[in-house]
Formats: sequence, structure tokens, C-alpha cells
Amino acid sequence: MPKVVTRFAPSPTGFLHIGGARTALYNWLFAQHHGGKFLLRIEDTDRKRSSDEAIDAILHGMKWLGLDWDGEAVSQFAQAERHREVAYAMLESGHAYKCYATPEEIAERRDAARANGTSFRGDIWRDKDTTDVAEGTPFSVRIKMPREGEVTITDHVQGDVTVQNSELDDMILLRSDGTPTYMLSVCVDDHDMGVTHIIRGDDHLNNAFRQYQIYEAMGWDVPEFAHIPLIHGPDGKKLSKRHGALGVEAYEEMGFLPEALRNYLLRLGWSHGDEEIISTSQAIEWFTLGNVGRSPARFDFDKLDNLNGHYLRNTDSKRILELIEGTLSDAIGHAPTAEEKEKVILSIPAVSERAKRLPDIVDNVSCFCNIRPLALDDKAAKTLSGDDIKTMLSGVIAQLAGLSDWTLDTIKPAIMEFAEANELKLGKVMQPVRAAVTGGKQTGDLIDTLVILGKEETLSRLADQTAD
RNA sequence: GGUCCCUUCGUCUAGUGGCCUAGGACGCCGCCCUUUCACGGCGGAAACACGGGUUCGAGUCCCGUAGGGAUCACCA
Repeated sequence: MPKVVTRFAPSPTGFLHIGGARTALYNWLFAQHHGGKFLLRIEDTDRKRSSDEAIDAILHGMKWLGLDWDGEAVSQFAQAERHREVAYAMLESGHAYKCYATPEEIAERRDAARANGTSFRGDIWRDKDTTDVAEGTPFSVRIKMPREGEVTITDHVQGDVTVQNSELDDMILLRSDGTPTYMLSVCVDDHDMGVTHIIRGDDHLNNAFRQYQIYEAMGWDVPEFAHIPLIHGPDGKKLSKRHGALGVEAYEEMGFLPEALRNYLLRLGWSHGDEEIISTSQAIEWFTLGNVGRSPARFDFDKLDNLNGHYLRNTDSKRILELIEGTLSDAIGHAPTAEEKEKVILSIPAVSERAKRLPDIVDNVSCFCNIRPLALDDKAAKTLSGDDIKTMLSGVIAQLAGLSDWTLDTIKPAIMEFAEANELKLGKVMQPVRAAVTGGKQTGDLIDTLVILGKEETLSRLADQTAD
């Protein structure tokens, strides 16, 4: 068995969308699983629709997701000369022929056929005598498809699929301007790059039969195929740029961790028994094409959120800080100081417990920075608006101010003592203190919060709420 | 319309003829924990599209119907 070589071949007409990301993931995983290679090729043969921005977006998306490819990303357009060479070889061997029909003529014939309920195979010049054609007349090169028989492809996901050769059209290999089409280019590149397994979207299943004939005509080994189902939007409709499909950078901006998205994408259409949380190394060990489902899946943000929350909780605080530093600066209006960062890091474990996305952490962790006077949310404002709250808070300040040690073991007894002395329930004291000190943010255990904040900051915030 | 593919809880899925009175996860509902919030724990509602076969026995195999999807470019 030859070494496994897979590839991801996006066209640079936009960002790397979620479906493409999953296709790339599966290709990457399959190659890793077999100790093979994973190649990246940019399908830029359509010069008009390709852009460098799109290429950058795709490369960035791949890197962010952690899908590293072997060697350099290859430009398909750069191989145009080789593709042309193959087209001419097919012309030479009689597997292709010149077509002098104009695009208008073709369109006309196609429309007529459609109206008749028949199909048009583009074969106007297939058997025509070309001796009368004037020198220099532009022509395209079309493949001469077999008209008899059928081909069965054993797809690694879809199983045996059979198509009658009579269904195949004489597709164009070389446009009349001499540029190769995608259909030709993919075959040549996949062959030249030694790709053994083509794992791609379901939408290419029909193309496999057309491409099969190119391999046959050239006498090349036909690669293995695996056509994975497409991803649909929450409403069950196909995900497209117009319809809810987002680039992976959008998920990055929304605050998802790449490992969470990877895990989600892996489970969307693939399974290993009841496993849900799957590490990358585990995924590499377990991934096989046979476990890929055959029906399209819907994208579900709730599940992604849940998974992301799991990974957030298990991520080192320092890394979280690095990830949120930029947005945190925006939130507090200045770049966090070293002292603020220290407090933020201490608060991250507790805050992460209740977060689904990075912005949730930023929002709650922001109150550990020096942003007095603290803005209060509605609930906190209401808690602090009660009768005698100011007096009570002043009492708490007095109680706490006397503490020489500011720790878990000194603060809690002090507050309890204060509550008892004033015949107040603990909650009646804790809730206003929490509101005054956090402004309503979710920060975990109150005493922990006070410890992290420090004595001075705590007392200042409390004092802020006793002033008129 | 032609061709091809698909069809288990709302969603992602387990299931490869008996282990299925169909399991897990997300979401939802209830309870517990609790100084807030969340996490967590416990419990609950919730599905084999339909109709025929084959078989001692079908979610699992075959056929049909319905529904969904893909594709039919000098785009990729």
C-alpha cells in the first residue's frame, strides 16, 4: 500500500468557511492517522474570481485551526502549462477533440435540449469533419467520453456508486483562450502530487465519474474517493455565504477556541461510539473514513458553546489572558497594567467556570481592573438602593478596615462577626458587598474575589457606594 | 426535469439481524447544592419517515412511496 497523501484544495474566492474547515480537518486527520502527508493546494485557475485576500484568509484560518500542511501551499494556476500539455496528449491519443462551437452556440443547444427534456453533452464537434475549418479559428478542447458501459466507484463514505457513461458530457478541458479548466487541473495536480485519497464535499460526487475518465485516458491510477456530506444551517438549508456560512475567523472573533471548534467539527458527521470530548491526539488515533456519516448535518451553536465552555475551563489562565488582552483593553479603556493582569489571572479560573465564550470572560474579569467608580448593572444597582444599605456598608468598612491580614481566613470571620453583631443574615451582608465590589459581574466566591481585589481596592469600592 | 446521494429524540449521533421495552451528548423541564452566578450531581419528557416484503426474528437486508440534499458552466 502506497503511503497516504491527502490534500485540501479550496478555491480562493472567499474566506475559509465552516464546511471547508471540516473537509480540511478530515483530510488532515486521515493523513495523520496513516502517518502520511497532507497537502494544500489553492485552486486559482479562475483568475477573475481569485484574490490574494482570500488566499490569506484561508491560510490564516488553517493555521488558527492548527491544521498544518506539508510543504508549501501550491498554486494550481502555476501549473497551467503542464495541464495544457496533458490536454494535448489526450488530443493526440484521441481521448479528446477540438470543438469550434462558440459559447453562444453551446448555450443555445443546451437550452433547446433542456426545453426538450433531453440532455446536451456538448458534443457538437465530436464527430464533425474539421478539414474546412479556417486556420486560426479559436477552439476549446473537449474530452471524448465513452458512450457505452458504466463505472462503479467504491467511495469510502458513500459506498458503491454506479453511473452510466452515457450520462457523462464531453466536458471542456481547455478553454478557447487556452487555459485549463478545473476538471482537468484537479486530475493532473492530484496525480502529479501523488494524492492517494481524495476527501472532499459531497457536491463533488458527480464529478468523480467525469474525472475518472481523465485518469483512464491518461492511464493513471485512479485515487480513492471519500465524499463527505455537506453541513447545513440550523434551518436545514445548505450553508452558503449568503445563508449563514461564516469564515473561521468569525468563530475566532466570537471567542471560540480552535480546539473546541475542531472537536465540534469532528463530531459533526463523524463518531466514535459515545465519545464527545475528543483530544486531537485521540482523534488522530481513532479517525477512519468508515465512521463518517452519510447524511448532512446541521450546525448547532448551543453544542459548540458547551464544548467551548469545557475547553475554556481546562485552559491555562495565562493563555486565556493572552487571548483576551486586546478585547480587555477595549473594555476597560486602557492596556491592563502588570498589577491588573495579576488580578485578572487570579480571577480567571473562577470566571471561566461560568463562561461559554471568551467575551464572557472579558466581561466578568474586567471588574478586577482599576475602573473606579464601578459601573453597576441593574440588578446590582437595585441591591444597593435599599434602605440603610449605606449605613450597613459603612459598618462593613469599619469592620474590614481593622484587619491586618487580608486573607480567606480573616475576611470571612470578620464579615460573619459583623452580621451576627447586627442581627443580619449573612446573605443580607454578602449580596450588597458583592454588588458594590463587582458591579454585578459573575466572579465566583465573594471572599475569593475580595482577596484578589486586595484590601485597599475593596474598601475604596465599598466607600464609593456609601458616598452620596 | 435527468442523474446521483441521504432519512434513528428539536439538534449531533450510537446501532453492521437477536445484547434495543433503542444508548450517549447538546438543548429543554424538575429537583439538589448555594452568599450571587455558573459549574456539578440526580431525575424527566423526547426518535427508528411511511408502506410492502425477506427472515423464527428488522432500526439493522430488499423493493416502493414520501421528504430532504447535491449536481447538470469555456465556475471551482
